[in-house]
Amino acid sequence: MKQDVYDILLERDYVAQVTHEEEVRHYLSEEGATFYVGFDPTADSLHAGHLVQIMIMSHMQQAGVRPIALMGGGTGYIGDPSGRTDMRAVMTPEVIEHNVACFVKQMERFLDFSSGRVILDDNANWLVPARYIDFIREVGPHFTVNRMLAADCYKQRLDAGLTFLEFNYMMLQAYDFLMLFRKYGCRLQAGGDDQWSNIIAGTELIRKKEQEAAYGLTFKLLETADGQKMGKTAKGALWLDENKCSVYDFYQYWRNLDDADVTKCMRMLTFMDLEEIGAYDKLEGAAINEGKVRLAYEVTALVHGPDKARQAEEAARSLFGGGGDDTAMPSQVIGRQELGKSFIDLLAGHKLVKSKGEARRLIEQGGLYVQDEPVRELFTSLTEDLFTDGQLIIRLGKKRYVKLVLED
RNA sequence: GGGGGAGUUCCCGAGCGGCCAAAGGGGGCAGACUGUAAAUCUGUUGUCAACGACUUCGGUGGUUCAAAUCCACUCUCCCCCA
Repeated sequence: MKQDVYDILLERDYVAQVTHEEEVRHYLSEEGATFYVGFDPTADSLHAGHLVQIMIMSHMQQAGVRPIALMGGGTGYIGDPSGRTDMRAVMTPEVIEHNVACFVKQMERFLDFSSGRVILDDNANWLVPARYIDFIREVGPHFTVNRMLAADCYKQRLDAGLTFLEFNYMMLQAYDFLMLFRKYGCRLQAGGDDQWSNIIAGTELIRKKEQEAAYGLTFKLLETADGQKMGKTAKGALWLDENKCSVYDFYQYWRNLDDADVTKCMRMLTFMDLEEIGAYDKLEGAAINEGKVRLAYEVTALVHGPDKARQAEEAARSLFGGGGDDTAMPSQVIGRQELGKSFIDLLAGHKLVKSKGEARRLIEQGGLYVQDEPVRELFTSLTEDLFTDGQLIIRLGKKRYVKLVLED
């Protein structure tokens, strides 16, 4: 007898709010149970913030619950006002299509898409052909404006200004749920905790239109110990696409996590055994560092595969410890004609720093290292004898390594 | 349509004729301390051929020896009334 999925979700501390705890638990154990999670195809890659929902989908699928990944191709034209203070850029159909394809590729590592085991749909399928009058007449009577305004996601926007376009978002998302119920018998919607208002709007709509039960569940958003959205880096989101964020950098993000977040991430972002995670929970002080090594490997392996995760781990080990290889380290090809240039020009030229001024500052402050020695002379230049086997590892700051590869 | 207010460097936010590349905070970066953590401390944070030069304060055009600061026009946003 398999363990109840709902218990798994609880144990791993995913659940934030549920509409009907017992009913949901029961529903998930039923044959043919189906649930959906929405994705906004606003970028051509998923990012760390999506990992939670993907993990949940994966847990569910393993327990025999059928996940629907609903792409917000239609709502993408509007933009969810929840949790943002500005309107979102409108997307073209081509872009959305491309983005969806990218999402699916990344999700395939977590989910078995074969023979309809995951349903992929796009709300553009019903929202785009929908006619305004028909839609308003079907959905409109079930929503009161005063209730909608009371919803948290809108309340926050009342002083900043909320356009009518965005105001429709809740109804559209509720309508999505209704459509998925009709199309696939889907009775559960899961989403981030910021989706609560939109989700319950959907469950109520189904109840009113179909006199059928529908449930909602929100999961905790991944936040860092100090309340920031997790997966944010200086450059923006922590992308799952290795072209947008190298495997090494991805690995390093988890490797450098705050102590307080380690076991939480183990629970939510890996399939590690709970007992084992419990053991890490008991660690204190420097020992927690070991947990980060484990976590970084596990998460990277899930996203990029064990081989690349191993490489990133080895690279990190060799740089910070000694031994191992550096194949996963970000590298930069240097043309022969660049020999003799100053490091200032070189770093700025290859966009390793934003400007020559920044490069200059880096050196002035003793933050540029060549062969592990700080560069003391401001105008030191790159010479061929610094390379060994056509390679030279330089370091920017404490832990940013770049491998310079000399062109043949 | 009428009335009022605002647009400043990555963000928030001071400045309201020269002492302004522009206070303060946040964030970023570097250094110290550490455990590739957090906290803390220090420095730094427009660009460049760098003790100087050049370009920035929504846009354009003026006034002035001198403008982020004054004037005109203009664009955008917000608030109140209709």
